[in-house]
Amino acid sequence: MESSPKQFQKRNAILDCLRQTERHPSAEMIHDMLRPTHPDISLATVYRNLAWFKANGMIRSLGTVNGIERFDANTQPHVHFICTCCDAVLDLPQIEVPRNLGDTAERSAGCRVKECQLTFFGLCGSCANS
Amino acid sequence: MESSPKQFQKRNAILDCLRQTERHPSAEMIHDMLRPTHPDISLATVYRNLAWFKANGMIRSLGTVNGIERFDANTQPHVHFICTCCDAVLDLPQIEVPRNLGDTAERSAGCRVKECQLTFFGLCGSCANS
DNA sequence: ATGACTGCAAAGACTTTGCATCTTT
DNA sequence: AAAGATGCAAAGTCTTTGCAGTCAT
Repeated sequence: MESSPKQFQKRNAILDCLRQTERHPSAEMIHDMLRPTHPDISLATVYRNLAWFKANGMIRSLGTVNGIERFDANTQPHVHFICTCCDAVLDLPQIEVPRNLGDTAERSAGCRVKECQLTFFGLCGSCANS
Repeated sequence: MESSPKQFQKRNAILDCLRQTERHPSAEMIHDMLRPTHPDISLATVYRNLAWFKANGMIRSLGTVNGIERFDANTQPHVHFICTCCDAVLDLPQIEVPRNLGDTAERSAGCRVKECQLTFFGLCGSCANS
């Protein structure tokens, strides 16, 4: 078990939660997932820590799905699939993020590219069969 | 000049505005751009019509930049660059959206892909030189 | 008359922030 | 004592909605 000082229990729980799930959760999803083990955790704490992790490069935001920000503990570039029906977010590790395109982008737009994000949209397996 | 019936003046103005700009504007940006010629246009009307155009496939949303939804009159798939400093959104027409990857995605995730979005993030020309 | 578009203000949804409290050093 | 983390409630921001008024058929 974890024996982190009480001061960091919530923060650690939030990061662990994000690392152990495949759901690419929102703040509220994390809050819901943590309530069984941390009944008194506040949604504000989840938001605050997610912002802190993000600012420190420990997690990454996928952007918003239906107006709700979704997070990913995997900070390595990878491709996502988003179900437009149930808002599920899946990793697509089989697909490579095109690497060389960044240079082309820099040359053609006169900009400095730091990252690139490739996302597919459609219906996930369950939603396609309904 | 346009001689649309009064009933559709605002709606047409919003679509024209979006078609004539390269800024990939938000609802509020459109509202600001239209106020000189339509001093009484309401932000609610902009939001309502953008939702309507989107639902009818006439425009497309890029997703949110800093929590604000941005729109594009170009519904053809194309690549975007987003400046993380000034929130500018640029088209990258020189870069091709990878086409065959959708099939790979479908096979690997058991999903039905409808579209794909490739976006680069970084600093635009002006922001890089500041 | 009926249906459609709009402005205004109110409501809604998601996120951030202020403040008091508690913990660690 | 000082710095940091948290809960709670309030505030903030972007977006949607209800309603009355106007326009077109």
